[in-house]
Amino acid sequence: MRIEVELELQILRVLEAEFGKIDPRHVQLQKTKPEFTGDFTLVCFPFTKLSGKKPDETAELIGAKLLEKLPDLESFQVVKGFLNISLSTTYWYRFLKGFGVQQQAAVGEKVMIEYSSPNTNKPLHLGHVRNILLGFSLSEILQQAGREVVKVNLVNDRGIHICKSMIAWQNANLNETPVQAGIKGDHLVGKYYVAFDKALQLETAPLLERVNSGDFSGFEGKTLQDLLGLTARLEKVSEPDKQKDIKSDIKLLVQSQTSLMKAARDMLQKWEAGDPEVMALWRKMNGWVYEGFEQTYKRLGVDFDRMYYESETWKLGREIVEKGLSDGHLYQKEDGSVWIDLTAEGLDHKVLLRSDGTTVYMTQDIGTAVLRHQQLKCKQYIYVVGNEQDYHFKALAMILKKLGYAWASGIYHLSYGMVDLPEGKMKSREGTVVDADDLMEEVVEEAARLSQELGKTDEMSEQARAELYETLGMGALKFYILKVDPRKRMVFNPKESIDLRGNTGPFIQYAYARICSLQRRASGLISASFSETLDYNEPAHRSMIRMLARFEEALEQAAETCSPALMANYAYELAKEFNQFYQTFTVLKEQDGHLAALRLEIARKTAEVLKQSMALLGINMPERM
RNA sequence: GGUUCUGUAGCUUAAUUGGAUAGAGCAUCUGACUACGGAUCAGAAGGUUGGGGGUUCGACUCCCUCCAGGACCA
Repeated sequence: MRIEVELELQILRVLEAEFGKIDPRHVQLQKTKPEFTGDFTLVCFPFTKLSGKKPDETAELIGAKLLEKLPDLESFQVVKGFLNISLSTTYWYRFLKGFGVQQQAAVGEKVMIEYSSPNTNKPLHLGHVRNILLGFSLSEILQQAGREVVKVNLVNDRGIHICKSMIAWQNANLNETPVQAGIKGDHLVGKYYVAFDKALQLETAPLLERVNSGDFSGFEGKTLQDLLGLTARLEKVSEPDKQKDIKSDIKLLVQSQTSLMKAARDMLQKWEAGDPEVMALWRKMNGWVYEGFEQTYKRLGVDFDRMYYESETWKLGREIVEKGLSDGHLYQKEDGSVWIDLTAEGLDHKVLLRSDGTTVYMTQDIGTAVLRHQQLKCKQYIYVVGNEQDYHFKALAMILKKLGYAWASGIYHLSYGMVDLPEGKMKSREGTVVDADDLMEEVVEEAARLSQELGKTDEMSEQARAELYETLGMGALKFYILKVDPRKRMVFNPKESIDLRGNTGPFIQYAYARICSLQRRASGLISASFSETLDYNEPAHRSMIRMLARFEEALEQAAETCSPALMANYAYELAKEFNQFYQTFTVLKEQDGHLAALRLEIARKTAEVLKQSMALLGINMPERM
């Protein structure tokens, strides 16, 4: 158990003996600010009512009682209403001696984490990178905190977007494969997706021009009616924003009537009908994409326990919705579409099946969720998905509950903020999307360049150097992304992301490498062991030991709040404090052998904790750099 | 129009979930290698925590309101 928690319990007991029943939440122990002496601080304001005394006197009273009852407590000081307590030298000696990183006892909780969740029509980009790093890191953290974790990927492998790539590939008529083209599979498919879009714009432009000049020939039926309606509205509206909206509606409508879009829709229908030729092409192109993704995942250092594919779950979703309809949880409109009423829960009505019987995203997600629960029986289902889908996940959980699935209360949407560039949002239209593979390559190249400038790695073998640059570049990138609170939108500055100094991955890696170096030198030199009688009251030494003690706290909080950022911040603080310590005190030249042994031990444990903390972020540590 | 998230130094961010004088990094300026790795350390400067009101011993944190930006739902 964390030492604070243990102490809180002990203090609670003492206080209850004194004052009678008290609210455990009032016993708040925090670490003492560095400008005061003490290890922990008890905030005494909540007890002034019970004691009937002023804050200072209350703190004195409590301090005296604690000193009397708790053997580990050595002294206390009162500053205003704050009681700063110091634990004994023996206590800290015992702590350091017994301290080590170990996986926490299993709490018997199974947790699923879904992350990555890509579409198969495009390669992964910077946004996915944040998603993937968060998901993987959170998995590691929860596992370390004693949960059984199932890492899951849900691949969106069906739908109109994949058909677009397929159509463009067919139309090009080159029979191009990744091997022939010398391009990663996911990039090749992405290339055709872009080609489709280009061709679509080309086909749309003249049509749109005709429509804008009032020529509606070639359109008929409902489309024609809608077009006329929109055009009429456009003339009435004067606000630029609304005009823009209407114009984009018109464009979409015109686009939907192009031969290319018709071809894509035809292909989707054939796919749903299981047409062998279409299925074969679909399998082939998706296969390329998976090979490409696999490489990207591998370089990112992440993996999955289980893959889910929407092509395998969407039908189940439809069955569940149909059953929900016959059970009376859902209702059907005249046009045949199926809806759920969520107005009682503060949302509105959601469509679950379109009038033509096709499914929507929500339907598929219902199917996937139910299937997973059948297979995994988790207590918690964490979806790592961007905050643009907040509404979607709120609705998903509600719908599942309405359909009678009690386990849906275990659904948790880890809603992370979008990644922006210094110039603004990433936009595929404007070609500002940062590709994941390119990004990793650049970051590693930059790490190599900076390392070579420093010239410290000249002695290493070529292979060792390549590995090192990979470790440093990826470490910089991952840390840069993970140190930010997941919920917040973040700005990704490519230049800063590969910084080696300050609050960065390489800063921590450097601290670790130096300790490794110290240990290599110390072996054989320092043979004494540190003892109980040393000066543990020296503030810097004690502060380092306390810092190590905070590892568990950081881990627990990171797990509870699903925030790897807390782990990253802790690792940085630990490294920073160690650097200060290491600059001030010598180890190898220390005359007192026992003291040298103590410092060496602090260094060793620091390295252990740093390595583990960074591992929880998916970051490797180099022994030399 | 409705719902929701965000706003902290020039920039990127932290604050033990309501606690002490809001803490770091980058950039800027000044210092430290005849000590274990200078990818480091010490120091300076930089803040009305978007504005206003409220709740209380105490507010970056909770409530109300306005401003700005993002997202989603029609």
